Amino acid sequence: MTVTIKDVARLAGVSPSSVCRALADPGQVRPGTRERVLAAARELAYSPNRAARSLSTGRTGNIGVVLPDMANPVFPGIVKAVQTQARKADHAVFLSDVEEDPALEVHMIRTLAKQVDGFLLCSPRSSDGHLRSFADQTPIVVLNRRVGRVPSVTADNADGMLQAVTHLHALGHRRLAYVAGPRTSWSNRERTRSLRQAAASFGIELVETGHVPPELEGGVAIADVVVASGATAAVTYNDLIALGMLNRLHARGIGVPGEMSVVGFDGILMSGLVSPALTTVAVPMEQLGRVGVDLLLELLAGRRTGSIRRVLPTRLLVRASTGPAPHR
Amino acid sequence: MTVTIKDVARLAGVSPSSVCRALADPGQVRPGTRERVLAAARELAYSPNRAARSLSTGRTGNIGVVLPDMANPVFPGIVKAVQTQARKADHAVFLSDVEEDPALEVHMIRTLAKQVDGFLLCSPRSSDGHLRSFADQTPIVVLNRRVGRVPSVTADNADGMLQAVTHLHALGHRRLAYVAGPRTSWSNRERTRSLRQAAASFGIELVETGHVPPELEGGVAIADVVVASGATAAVTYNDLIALGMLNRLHARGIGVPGEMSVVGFDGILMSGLVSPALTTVAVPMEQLGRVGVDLLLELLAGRRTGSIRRVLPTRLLVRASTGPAPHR
DNA sequence: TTGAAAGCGCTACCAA
DNA sequence: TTGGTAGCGCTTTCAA
Repeated sequence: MTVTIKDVARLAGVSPSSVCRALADPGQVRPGTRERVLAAARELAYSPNRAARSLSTGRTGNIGVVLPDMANPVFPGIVKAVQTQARKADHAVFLSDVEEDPALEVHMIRTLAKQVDGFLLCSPRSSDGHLRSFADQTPIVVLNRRVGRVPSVTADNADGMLQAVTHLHALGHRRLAYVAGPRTSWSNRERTRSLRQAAASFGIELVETGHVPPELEGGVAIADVVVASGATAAVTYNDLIALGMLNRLHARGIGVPGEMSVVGFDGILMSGLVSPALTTVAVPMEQLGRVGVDLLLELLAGRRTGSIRRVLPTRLLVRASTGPAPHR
Repeated sequence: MTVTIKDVARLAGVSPSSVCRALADPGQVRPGTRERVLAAARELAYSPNRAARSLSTGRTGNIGVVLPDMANPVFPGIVKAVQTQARKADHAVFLSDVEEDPALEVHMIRTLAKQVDGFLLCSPRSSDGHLRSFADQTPIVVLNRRVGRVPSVTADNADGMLQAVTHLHALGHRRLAYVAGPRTSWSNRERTRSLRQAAASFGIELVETGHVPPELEGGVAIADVVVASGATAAVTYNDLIALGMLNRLHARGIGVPGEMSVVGFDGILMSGLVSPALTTVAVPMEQLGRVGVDLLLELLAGRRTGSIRRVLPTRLLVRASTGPAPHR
């Protein structure tokens, strides 16, 4: 049924070792032999068993990608870039959606660990301690989080928030609401911190409305609270929340940006298609993914070691959901 | 560094074989022994090497998911459901985005084949011949396509199109444009066929504007052609194309649904958030994924054999992008 | 109930 | 340049 290296060897009239060399190390074998091996391999449609190979070499040719929620459009964007980049390096991708659950995240990392050469952890939700201990045992690149000396690729959340607040301040907003995302999210902590700092530096009053799930429903649920807060503008943890808010505001007949300005974060495709289109801080998702895998692959190849931190720029996309603060 | 079954055996004072049994077959080993083995395993944080296991058992515990484009929101939806379902059965997921490229699809299936127990091929783009030959060698469930006797899960495209046309006919539309998707897409062929049939049965004139990539840009690019066709309503291969069209129509100041009605297909989340919201034929994506894996897992467990075809219902979501046909 | 041994497919070392 | 051999971690006979 399944064709092995032995079958190829027999057909080519050489030993399995030679087949192995001919396939791996074209230099170490006489041209004529290589021809015959390659011909035999092609004829039998031989494709090596990478799992078996990994037993001897210790390298699987796989990378593990772990993320909190495929339903959040930022992650497909990242995954897509990762796939493309990984394939170029002839690596396959194990994907695990851990449903925003830190315990599940830890579990999946453990079970996948032996089958991958390294991990790309996207916005991981588990503790610093866990992540550090994983990083001690296997190559890891973390996306959207910084933890100890673990190599990471992040977006410049602070600058993004600063751009957003500068924009809102210029429009006359002096009372701002922030709708936070998951407590387990490092990005949320970063964004919260940066927003507080930016608001303070502009003398803007900040109302924090509490944490919601990073989904449309989260935004729908918190919209009324934001309205009641007396803020003239809201910044949300991410675009999904902002879009949910827009929906609810529209349903209540509250004008955007006439009565309330809304700023999202991430710059997902959808944010530009709704109307009013959402002003948002764009994070270069594809680039995050691409840079992340590249870094991981370098780590695996031993061409890099130790701690690397890459921070990618964010930029504010000003669209129709923000406008001058209403007079009160 | 890495802890193997031998380490556990040594610590528990038994042979590797016993460790194996204690872990796999709790019945075949004396309770006391099992206790010691489990304790040792826990102490060493032992986690079996599934790749090694697969060498002896012939089963990997992995399933391969292959899809044409992560950027199309239908696929993250499917993948998410697949992940959840696969995890329940303790299976991990290999993911491959083949970028709408049939040749790449074939290549990835070949290279992944040895590392998975079976495949879930989502909207595969390669030829019937290839798919049949893969299905002969390894368990496969195909989503959004029917090919030979290969087990499949599809949506009821025909009924969806019939619902759409019935709706448009009731609104007075008598000249309809269809914007087709990829030629390589079975769903596109199905939808085209069904639409022709439905239109004919209602005596509606159908203008086919040609194929576009199943992306926003495809819709943007074809919008002007649709307008020039003199149709009063357009049905598109999928929601992304429809959303792209809405964008372009809006930019040109063409009223929707006043001057042109638009119907999409798939029912992606985004379709409900734009304005006007998109009338679309909803495909139960999560269910597709769930049913697909379940079927595959049954196949793997040998609890099912032969050809199974599941067809899931679609339903028309009537929203703001469709209205009465303009008088001409 | 347990251990020894063989073998899954592949690679890598050592001789020849 | 080539073949034989050992071994990667695990499972699965086969005996004891």
